[in-house]
Amino acid sequence: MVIATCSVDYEGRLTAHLPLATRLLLVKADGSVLVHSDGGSYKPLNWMSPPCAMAEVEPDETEAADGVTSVWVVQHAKSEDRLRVRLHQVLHDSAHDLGVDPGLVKDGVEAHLQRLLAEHITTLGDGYTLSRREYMTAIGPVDILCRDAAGSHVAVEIKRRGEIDGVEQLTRYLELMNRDPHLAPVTGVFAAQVIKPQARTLAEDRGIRCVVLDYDALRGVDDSEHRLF
Amino acid sequence: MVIATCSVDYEGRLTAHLPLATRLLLVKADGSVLVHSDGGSYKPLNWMSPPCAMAEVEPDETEAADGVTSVWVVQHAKSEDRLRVRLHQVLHDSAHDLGVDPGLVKDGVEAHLQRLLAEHITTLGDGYTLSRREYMTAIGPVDILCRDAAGSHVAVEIKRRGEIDGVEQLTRYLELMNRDPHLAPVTGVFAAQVIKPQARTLAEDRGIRCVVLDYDALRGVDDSEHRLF
DNA sequence: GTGTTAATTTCGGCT
DNA sequence: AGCCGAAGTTAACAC
Repeated sequence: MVIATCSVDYEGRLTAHLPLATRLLLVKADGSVLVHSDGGSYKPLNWMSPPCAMAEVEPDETEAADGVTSVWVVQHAKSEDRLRVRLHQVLHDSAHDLGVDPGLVKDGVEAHLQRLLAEHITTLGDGYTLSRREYMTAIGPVDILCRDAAGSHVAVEIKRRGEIDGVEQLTRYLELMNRDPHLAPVTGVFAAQVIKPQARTLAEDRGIRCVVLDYDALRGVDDSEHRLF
Repeated sequence: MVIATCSVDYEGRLTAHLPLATRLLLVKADGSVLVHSDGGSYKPLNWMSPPCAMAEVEPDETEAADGVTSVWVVQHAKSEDRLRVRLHQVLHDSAHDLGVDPGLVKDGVEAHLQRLLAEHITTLGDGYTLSRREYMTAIGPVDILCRDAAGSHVAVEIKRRGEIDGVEQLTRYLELMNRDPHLAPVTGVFAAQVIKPQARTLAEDRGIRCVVLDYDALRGVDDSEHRLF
C-alpha cells in the first residue's frame, strides 16, 4: 500500500501512459498491482492482473535525473504484458496481511428469476406447463421451453432488464426452433423485471409477447406455497 | 484508507453479503467506497459508485454485542442502492490528498485496427477500394464501406474479437443499406482478430464473409511502407 | 441526457 | 482448459 507521485506505462494488449501525479499503488498478495486515483470508479487507472511478478529496479541515469527514485517492473507470467511504475516521492508505505477472503454471497440474479418463473410457469397464463429449463439448441440454450394451454411450444427468454439484445437472442432461437418440425410452431415470450420501450417495440413488432416479472411477487408466491407444507 | 475486520452488506440491484474478514476499505474524494481483498482482480469485492454519500453511525445494541465498533452507511445519491460496512477491529487508518489525476493516454484499440485495415483495404481482396470510414447510416456508423473489384459495395464490421452481436450489428446495417438503391447490392465482411465459431456459423449462414485480421502483419506492412518513403 | 458500442473488460458456469 | 453468456458491468462517444 503505497502513496506516491509516479508515472505509469503499460505495454501489452495496448499501450497506455499515465503522466506524473500522486496516486495510490496497491500490491496484492498474489503479486497483482493496482494504480488508483482519488476518484472515478472502482476501476483502477491502470493495473496488472495475476499471475504476475513485481521487481523493483534502480532507475537509470535519465530517470534519476528526472527525479525517479525507484522503478517497479510488473511482468505478467503468461504474456508479454508489462507495467512500469516510476516512483518519485513516496508519501506513504505500509504493508498488511489480510488473509484469504471468505468471498461474496449473492442473491437476486437471472438464475434465481429463471428458477422462480419455472416453478410458477402459470404466471405466463392459465394452462401453461413447463417442458424444460435451459433447453439446448445449436446456437445456445433457451432459458425456458414450455407449452401454452393449447399445447403449442413457447420459448421464454428471461432477463433482469429487457433490452434489444435480449429480443435479438430470442428471435434467433425462435427462427431456429421453427425450422424443427417437432417443435414448430413456437411462439416467444420476453420476460424481464423491466422492459425498455425500444425492446418492447421490437419484440411486439416480431410477435413476441412481453411479460414484466415481479420478483417480490414471485418470491412471495414461493414463500406462501412453502408455508402450506 | 482503512484496513479493518469487517462485514459488508449491499442492497440495490441485487443483495450481497461479505462475512467478517480483514479487508482494505478505500474512501475516495468523491465519496465512493471500495472494499478490496488481498487477491483476485482489480474489481473490488463490493463497492459504491459515485455520486454517493457516506455516514458513520453508532452500532446498535445487537451489533455492539457482536463486536461492531462502527457502522458505515454508504447511500447512492440517485438510487436506493446502499452499502453497509460493519467495522470490528481497525488495523490501519490514514488519509491522503491525491489531487485530480491528469488521466490515461491509450493507443492500439479497435480504432487503430480500423485505420490499418482502411489503409490496406486490399487485405480483403485484390482490386478492393476504400469508399468511407465510419459511413453513417440511420442506425449507426458502418466501420468501413468499400467496393470490391467488380465495383459492388462492401460493408465491413471490425471487431477485436468477433462474436455473435457483431454479426447482428452488421446484419442490421446490411438490411438497411440494401434498401438504398444508390448502394444496393451491398455485401458484408466480418473482420476480427479472432472469430468465434458460433459467430462464424451465423455470419456465413447469412452470406457474410469472415476475415481474420493479423494485427502485427497489418502493422508490419504499415511500417515497411513507411520505410520506403 | 439518452442510447450505442467497446473493454487490458472480469466472472461464473458448463463442456 | 476453452467457450459462452452475464455483469450492481463501467466508460467513452454520438445524437
